[in-house]
Amino acid sequence: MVRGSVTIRDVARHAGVSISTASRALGGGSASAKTRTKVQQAATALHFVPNTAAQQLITGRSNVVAIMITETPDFMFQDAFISSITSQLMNSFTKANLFPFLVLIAPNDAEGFARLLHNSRADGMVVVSFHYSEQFATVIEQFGRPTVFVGKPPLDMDYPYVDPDQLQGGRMAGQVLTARGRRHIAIIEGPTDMHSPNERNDRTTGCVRALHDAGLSPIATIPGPYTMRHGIEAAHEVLTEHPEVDGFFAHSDQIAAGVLHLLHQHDRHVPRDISVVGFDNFQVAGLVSPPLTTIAQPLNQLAEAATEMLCARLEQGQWPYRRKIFPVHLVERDSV
Amino acid sequence: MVRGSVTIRDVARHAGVSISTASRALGGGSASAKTRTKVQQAATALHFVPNTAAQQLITGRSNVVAIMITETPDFMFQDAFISSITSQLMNSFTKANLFPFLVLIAPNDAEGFARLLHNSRADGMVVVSFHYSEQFATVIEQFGRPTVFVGKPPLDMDYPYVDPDQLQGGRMAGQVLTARGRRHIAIIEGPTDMHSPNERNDRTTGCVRALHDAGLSPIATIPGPYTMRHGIEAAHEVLTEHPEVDGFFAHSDQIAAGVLHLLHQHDRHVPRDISVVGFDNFQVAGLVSPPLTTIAQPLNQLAEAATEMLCARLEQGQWPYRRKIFPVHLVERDSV
DNA sequence: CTGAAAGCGCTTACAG
DNA sequence: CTGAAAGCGCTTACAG
Repeated sequence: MVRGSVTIRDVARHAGVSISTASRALGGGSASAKTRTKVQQAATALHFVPNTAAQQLITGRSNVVAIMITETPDFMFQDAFISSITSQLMNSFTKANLFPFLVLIAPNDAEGFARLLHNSRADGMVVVSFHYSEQFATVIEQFGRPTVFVGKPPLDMDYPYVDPDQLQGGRMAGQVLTARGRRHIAIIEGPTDMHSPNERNDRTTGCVRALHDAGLSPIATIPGPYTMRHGIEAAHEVLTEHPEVDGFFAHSDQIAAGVLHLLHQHDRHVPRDISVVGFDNFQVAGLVSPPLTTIAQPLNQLAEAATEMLCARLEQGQWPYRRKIFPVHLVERDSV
Repeated sequence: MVRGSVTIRDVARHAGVSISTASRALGGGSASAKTRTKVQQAATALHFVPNTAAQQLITGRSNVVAIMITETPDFMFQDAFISSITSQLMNSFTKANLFPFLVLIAPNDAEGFARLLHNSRADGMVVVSFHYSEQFATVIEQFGRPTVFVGKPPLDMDYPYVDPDQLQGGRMAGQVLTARGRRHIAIIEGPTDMHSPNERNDRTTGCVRALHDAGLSPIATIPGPYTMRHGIEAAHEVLTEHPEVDGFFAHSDQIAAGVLHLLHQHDRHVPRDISVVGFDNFQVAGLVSPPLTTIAQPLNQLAEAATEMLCARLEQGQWPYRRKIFPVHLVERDSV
C-alpha cells in the first residue's frame, strides 16, 4: 500500500517463478498447488498489495459501484429515506465484494456530478435520489455503464428500477381516511421534479382513486420537499383556504410531522377533529404525538434487490429483470 | 467514459499531433497556443475522457481522499456530529478538487476496512470517528499516506489533528453548573474507546477542574455511546443511586436529550430542580424541552482546517502544522 | 503447469 | 515547441 512498494515482480522473484505465474497463482489462473502456496507465502511475507490502478487498466473493472444522490449533503444526512437506503446499499454492496462510492451532489451541479462520477471509476451505479434535469439525464446516459434506479425513473429515462408499490400505498392512505368518515381530504405531496413534468405522482394517483371510490376528490394537492417545514407551511395553507379540512395524506412521515405540529398549534385535535396519514414508517412516526398512522415500505428489500440486479448485470452481462415492485402495508397508530 | 472508448491516441490523430504533444496540450505541459486549441478542440469533439486508472498508474496520484468512519452505517447517519462533519468535509474536499471516498466500516471489521481503504485508491485520509483497536491502528499505519484526525487521536498514534478545545468546553459546562449553585453533579460521558484506555476524557477533565475550583467533585461519571438511550439509562442510574443529584453534564446534546426525557418522566423539573448542560449545539438542542444550554463547537472550521492541512500535505509534501485547536463557546438556553 | 511477450492508456524525461 | 521511446504494474493469450 505504501508508495514505491513491493510489486508482483518482487513476489515472483521471491517465490522463484515468473511474473505471469505469480499473477496466475494469486488470481484464479491455473497453477500447481505447490506453486500456489509458494507464491502466496511470498506475497504474505512481502506484504504484497496489488496495484488497483494497474489491474483496472488491464481488466477494465474497478469493482467500485457508485451510489448517486442528487441532494445537498446536509439534506441527505437529515433525510431518513435517503440516509437509510444509502446505508443499506453500502452494506449489501460490501457483502457482494463491491466498493460503494457515494456520489453526493447538489441538484444543480451536473458538471460536478460528471467529474465525481468519472473519478469514482465505477463499473456501475445505483441512483437513489434523482431530481430530474436534462443535464443530469445526459451525464447518466454518457456514463454508459449499468445503472439501476431506486424509485421509478422519469418516463423518458428507460432504466431498470426497484420501487415500493406507490399506487397501492396511496390507495391505502385514501382508504383509511374515507373509512374513518373523512370527506375533506388534502394531499401534501413530495417534490415534483423527481418524475417527468407531465407525469402524475403515483402516491397521489392511488389516493385520488380511493377517494373517487368514496365519491370524493381531494380538496387540495400541495407539492414540496420532503421536509417538516413543507408540512407546516402546506397545512397552514390548507387550514386557511379550506377550514373544513378533516384529513391529510402526507407523502412522508417528515411532512406529516410538520402537519401534526401545525394542527397542534392551531388547537385542531388529532385524531378527533382531523386525521393524518404519513408515508415511510420511519422512527419519527412513533415519536410524534399522536403516534402516526402511516404506510410502511420495505427499504432493506429495495436495497437488496437493487444490489442483486446490479451484481447480476455486472457478472452475467444482462439484467435479470427490468423492475421489481414491493408491497407496502398500513401501520395503524393513533393519528386516524 | 464508455468502455472501449476514445483514447488520447484518437485525440492526437484527430489533431494531427503526436500522443506526447496531445498529453502536454491537455495537461499543464508546454505547447504552443495553436497546438493547445487544436488538441482541446479534438478532445471536445471526440468526447475524450482520460482514463484515470492509466493516469494513476503513471503519476501515483488518484486525487481521491478517504473519509474514514468506524461506525455502523446506521449510526453514522443518525449521529449529528458524524454526519455533519462528514458532509462538511465532502464539501470542502470537492471544492479543493479532491474526490471524497466514504470509508464507512463497523468498529470490529478491520479487515474490511483495509480492503475498502485499499480499493478507494486514496492519496490521503481524514479520520472522523475512530474507535480504537490495535488492528485499526495497524491498518492506518500500513496505509502509509498522509492522514489527519478530526479529534485528538489516541496517545500512541501520532497523527496530526484538529480538535475543538475539549478541556475548555468541559470547564465551561462545569462553571455554568456551579455558578447556578449546583453541588451534586453527574457527568454522562461519551464512549471510552475513542481515546487510549489509560487516558482521561478531556471534556470530563475540564469539568472536574471547574468543579474542583468550587470545592466539588462529580458524584458520578458514566461513559457510554453518544445516544439518547445512553442518556436515559445513565440518568436513571444516577437518580437511583444519587437522588440528591442537581446537575448533569452530558457529553453530547443527544445524550442530554435522553437525560431530559428521563427527568421529565420522573417529574424532576428542569431547570428548577435540576440543571442540564449538553455539548455540540446541534439542532436537537433547540427542539428539546426545555431548550438545552450547551457548548457549541465550530464543525465547519474543523472540517475546513482538516481539508486544508491534508491538501497542503499532499501538495507541498509536509504538514503546515501538526494540530489546530478551535475555541468553543457556551450557548445559554433554558436548561440551567 | 509455466515463461516470454504484448499491451492496457497514459505521462515524462530525452533528444532534436 | 515537438516526437519517439520508455515505462508505470499488472493480466492474458500464446507457445511450449
